[in-house]
Amino acid sequence: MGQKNLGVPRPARQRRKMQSVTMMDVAELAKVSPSTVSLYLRRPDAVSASAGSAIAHAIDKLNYVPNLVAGGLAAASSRAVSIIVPSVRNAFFAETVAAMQVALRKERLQVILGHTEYDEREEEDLVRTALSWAPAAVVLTGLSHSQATRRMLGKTSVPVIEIWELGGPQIDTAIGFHHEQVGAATARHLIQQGRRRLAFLGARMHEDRRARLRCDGFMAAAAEAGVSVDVMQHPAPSSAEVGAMLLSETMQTLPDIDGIATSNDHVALGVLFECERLKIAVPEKLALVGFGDLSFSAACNPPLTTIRPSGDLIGKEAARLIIEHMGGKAPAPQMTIDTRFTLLHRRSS
Amino acid sequence: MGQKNLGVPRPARQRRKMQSVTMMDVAELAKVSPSTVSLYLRRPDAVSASAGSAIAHAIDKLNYVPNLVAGGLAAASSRAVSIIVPSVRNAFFAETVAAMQVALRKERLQVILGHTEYDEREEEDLVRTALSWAPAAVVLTGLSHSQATRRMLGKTSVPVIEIWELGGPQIDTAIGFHHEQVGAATARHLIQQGRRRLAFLGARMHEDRRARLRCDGFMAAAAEAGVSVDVMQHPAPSSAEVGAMLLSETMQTLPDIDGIATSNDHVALGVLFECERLKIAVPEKLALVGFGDLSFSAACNPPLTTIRPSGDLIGKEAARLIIEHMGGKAPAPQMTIDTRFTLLHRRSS
DNA sequence: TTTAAAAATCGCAGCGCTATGATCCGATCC
DNA sequence: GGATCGGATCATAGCGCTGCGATTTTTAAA
Repeated sequence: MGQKNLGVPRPARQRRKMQSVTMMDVAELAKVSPSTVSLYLRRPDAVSASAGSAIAHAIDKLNYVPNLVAGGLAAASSRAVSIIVPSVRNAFFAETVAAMQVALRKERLQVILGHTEYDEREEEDLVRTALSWAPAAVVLTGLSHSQATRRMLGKTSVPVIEIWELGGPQIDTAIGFHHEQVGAATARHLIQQGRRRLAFLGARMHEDRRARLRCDGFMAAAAEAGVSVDVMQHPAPSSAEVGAMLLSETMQTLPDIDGIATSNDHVALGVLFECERLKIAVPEKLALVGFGDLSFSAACNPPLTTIRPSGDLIGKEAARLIIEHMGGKAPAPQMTIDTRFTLLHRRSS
Repeated sequence: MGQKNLGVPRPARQRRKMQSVTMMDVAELAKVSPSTVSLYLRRPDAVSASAGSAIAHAIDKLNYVPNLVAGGLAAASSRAVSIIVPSVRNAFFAETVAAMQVALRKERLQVILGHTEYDEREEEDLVRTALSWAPAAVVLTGLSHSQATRRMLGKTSVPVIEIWELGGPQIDTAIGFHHEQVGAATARHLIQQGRRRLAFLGARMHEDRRARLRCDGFMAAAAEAGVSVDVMQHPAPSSAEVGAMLLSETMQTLPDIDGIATSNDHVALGVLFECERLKIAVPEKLALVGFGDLSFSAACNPPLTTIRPSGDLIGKEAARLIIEHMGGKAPAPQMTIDTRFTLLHRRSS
């Protein structure tokens, strides 16, 4: 290939500037070198008090905002954490994302958000893009990912945290709880309340792996107690409407059901509404247990027995781990944190 | 200041690498220059078919992932959009954020998320950090921001979009609707249904400016029709429990109320629950209108008359504008997009 | 065939910052 | 007084990519 223009001094070319005031300006005003400013920004203790205050003044005066993009490039790691969830429309994940963002903020870490919409291929793509940001960590939802996703994540040295699920092969660290245990606890509770004809009503179970796991645990525990379970499903996303439909269907085909668990509280709420319409007494005729302890669960008629999963704790723990890792702490490989769950026994059962 | 080590050739220093395979590796394998690879990645049409396929092969073979941080630095603008909302725990904003993320993904734009928790100082800090990423755009919630926030945003050339509110002084572009109009529409609807003793029940109104605006609009429209309005408030965040408490309080102090509007459907749901407990017939004795059309609103007993704000449309429109702006389209200054709202007349009124 | 115009490709010079290892300087010790 | 030491400060050399303008190649027109 040709290579000319050797030695020929070119005219200064116009470059696009990112920002008006840079670290160099600060250094100049504070009469120190840019290195010292950089050092001050990262480890203020390592700089003398006099230099420190001069720099602080200069920053204040110039209204300097450090360029994190440049910093990220130079440090080979950006102050960003990529969080990939099915959707923040889902209150569970919203809770975790919010808790995480608030915790990470204190360490000046940014949250980059991605939605898979329950699609593994989409997740794969999001992970690829996430990695191109050289994030401080990648947070994924659940333990089920495509081969390519695992491969990509395996090759990098970026810490990976999988949240909201425990009990399967994990890439690196996992924070969450066992959904089978949720199902089992629900079943045992209903049986303990004297129920013997159980049903599990679930929405979107083909896509929501964790709801399926809860259903599995529910059935296993019931089977262990010699109690049979019928499962009713609807492909639409969780909503009260789906819950109402599922209950109505259940009462037609299985009129002697006396205990119901749902894939979550949205569905349970719909069941409650439909019971009211059909004049089915809850809990006398039918005991009901949900999952999630959503904002309405304690307030409805009757208050809903449900399982609280502590989504904010998941977020906080994930943030804590990421921050510790950045602090250079040894990353315990294959670490697992069980955030547990609580069964809230209210009047619907 | 001293400056020594001139001319002394140093030993090659160890640098931290960000990634193993770079654009240069791809260029080498594809037998083109890095510039061409870069060009191919940004504008595939500008590269010949043969070079294009060679590059594509090389990328595939090496499993190359472009470094967006480096790209962002060089281009003086990162492929990131900073979205700052009060909280994604709030279903309204979650909807918008989710819709936006999905729309922006197609253009390979990343979403950086921040939560203000309804704190202007927090917002200011988030904006500062956001700008240090040199984002393609900044999206804020509402029109009310601190002086410093406005100043920072004013100085940059980053496009700013304010969402979920219309009708005040805006920084740049605003997408949303008039909350006063929502309140007014609600009042007019109730009056049209023959109600004359109205009340507005609101949660967290001191922090939620937009709820306050709806209340203002409600009162203004009622006053215009010669109907009086009582306002009941509770400082806690919206929930069904707050709604129940507010209704119970209302019935004690103002037993002849016949029409109620709430700050949102969470509160309305609680009102509905409490009416059931108090055996108040809805809508016969009491007409009820909410705001938000949340997942349960159509399914409850009776189905809730409410106002649907189209939060996803806000997100989609914001994404569209950002993408158009990146495409170099002239940014109409002070543009306003009214996404409107719909009153859904269901059985609760 | 020659020549102009268009298309494709390339080399260069950074973007703003950080990690590294060297240097400087004042305090302490012999 | 000189040597030693540790904290503070600094100059250097990039991190991986893109925009620019120039160069080369291809195509079309003369």
